Amino acid sequence: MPINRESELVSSNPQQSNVAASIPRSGSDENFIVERIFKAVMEQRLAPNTKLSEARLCETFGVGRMRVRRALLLLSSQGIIELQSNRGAYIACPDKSEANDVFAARMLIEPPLVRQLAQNSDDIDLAILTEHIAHEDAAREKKERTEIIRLSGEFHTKLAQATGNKFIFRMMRELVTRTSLIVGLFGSSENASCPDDEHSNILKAIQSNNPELAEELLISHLNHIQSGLDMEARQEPQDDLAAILR
Amino acid sequence: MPINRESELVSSNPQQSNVAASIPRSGSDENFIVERIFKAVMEQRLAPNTKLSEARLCETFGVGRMRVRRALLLLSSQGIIELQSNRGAYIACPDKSEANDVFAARMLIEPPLVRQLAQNSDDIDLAILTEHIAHEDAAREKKERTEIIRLSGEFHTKLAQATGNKFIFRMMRELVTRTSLIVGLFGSSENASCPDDEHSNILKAIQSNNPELAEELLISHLNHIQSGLDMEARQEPQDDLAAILR
DNA sequence: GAGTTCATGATTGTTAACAATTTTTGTCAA
DNA sequence: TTGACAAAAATTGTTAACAATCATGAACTC
Repeated sequence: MPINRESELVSSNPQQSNVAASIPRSGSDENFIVERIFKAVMEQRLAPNTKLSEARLCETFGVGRMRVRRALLLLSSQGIIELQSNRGAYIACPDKSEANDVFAARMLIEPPLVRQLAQNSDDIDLAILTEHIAHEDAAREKKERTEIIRLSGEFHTKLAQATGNKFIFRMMRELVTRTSLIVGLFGSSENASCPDDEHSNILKAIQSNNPELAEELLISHLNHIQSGLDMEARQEPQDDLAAILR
Repeated sequence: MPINRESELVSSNPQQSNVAASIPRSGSDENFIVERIFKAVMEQRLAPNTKLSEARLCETFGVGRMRVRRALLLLSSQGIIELQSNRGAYIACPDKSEANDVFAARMLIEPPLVRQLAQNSDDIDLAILTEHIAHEDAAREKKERTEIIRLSGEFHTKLAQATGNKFIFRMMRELVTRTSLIVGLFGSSENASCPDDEHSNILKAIQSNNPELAEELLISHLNHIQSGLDMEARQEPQDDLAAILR
């Protein structure tokens, strides 16, 4: 039962964790914080209901309070955290009804999405997807749990990315992130969120210009994920103390 | 050629425009600003590329700079405005490629959406939609331009709302807002964004449990909107001075 | 007159101190 | 021990001053 410490937030990128300004970060900077927390959620290292205190984030990322607050606002607008007035920021904790909504939304969008990809598979860049499958296999080989979880979700966002449509990409990204939270909360067994070779089969169907098969495989794939959840016996979310383990 | 003054931002709600704290606003407060600017964009009163200076917004809404900056950050995360570093906030100015992406995304989502609505039309609340159609007719009757424009877009978000799925709702809301910007930029003639009775026909198809017809009507409706645009001869966006008319 | 340079003013970005609220801790009484 | 109450600490929300950057316009050169 892996318990997370907030310090893991900066673990994956060794440099710039201690000395903040060693490398002049590109981009508008609070995106750096957003991406880190986003990734931690995707890898289920930050459990729902975990409190993210401003002070802690400041020292974790070596950044002023303003940056942290901006990042928190952005994260809350994406539904990844919840801002409670005068109480702080907490990792979002979807309930049963929200979980159903997420899967309903994915059922609405993803089937037509892969269908479209399979129809135009000549025009789009499938190299990224084949490469991704390889990464997934490698991670499974090495039994890197967090990596497997993250890549499993990322496959779906990369499907959206393959359309080259940034709106579709952003929608899927949000839904996939939510799914990650949900799987962490309601996932009954320790199985990685996606069965072994379903991604690979979907990709093959796309490559071989078979829209019907691709769509069918994706639908059953989503159903597998959803049926792997135990909506009733919900894992009680860890609260601040248990999660941070101080 | 209606030119907008920023003061119109607060025109629709007479109270609380001058005296800021006369009524203790509910909600987390910067949402108030977000909604106002959002609405102004939907009604095409704020043209693309219009600059929103912090000082101006502060006095317009009678709010401190912090609130304004938070609101601007939220708006930029929704793609409604663009934050340029050290230069300020500007109403987003979609280009041709983005416009195509928006319509492609809508073509992906909305057909299955109305199909689903028509399939389950017994379970969902259609009263809101019929009521909305009545509003649209009334606005057309009175020739209230901004009202017509806003309601035209809102019909589509209310379709999404009818699913009761907040993710689908948020996605559609973003796409519809974008569409409003696009129609303002590329709309060639003065025609309101949606032809007269197409909304009504779509709703009838949904009510009569006819998924195929509903889907077909919606597709041709989207095509009508898109073909009413002149993608090449783009209206040059008004800059700050011309738009604000000070 | 066109173009460049530089100073000025206006605007945005950042920081730090202060205020308001919540959470914790300690104390006392039942 | 449990509960209620109050003081203290910690945390978040807000404001205002300061720093940095960009836009404007005047003076100057060619």
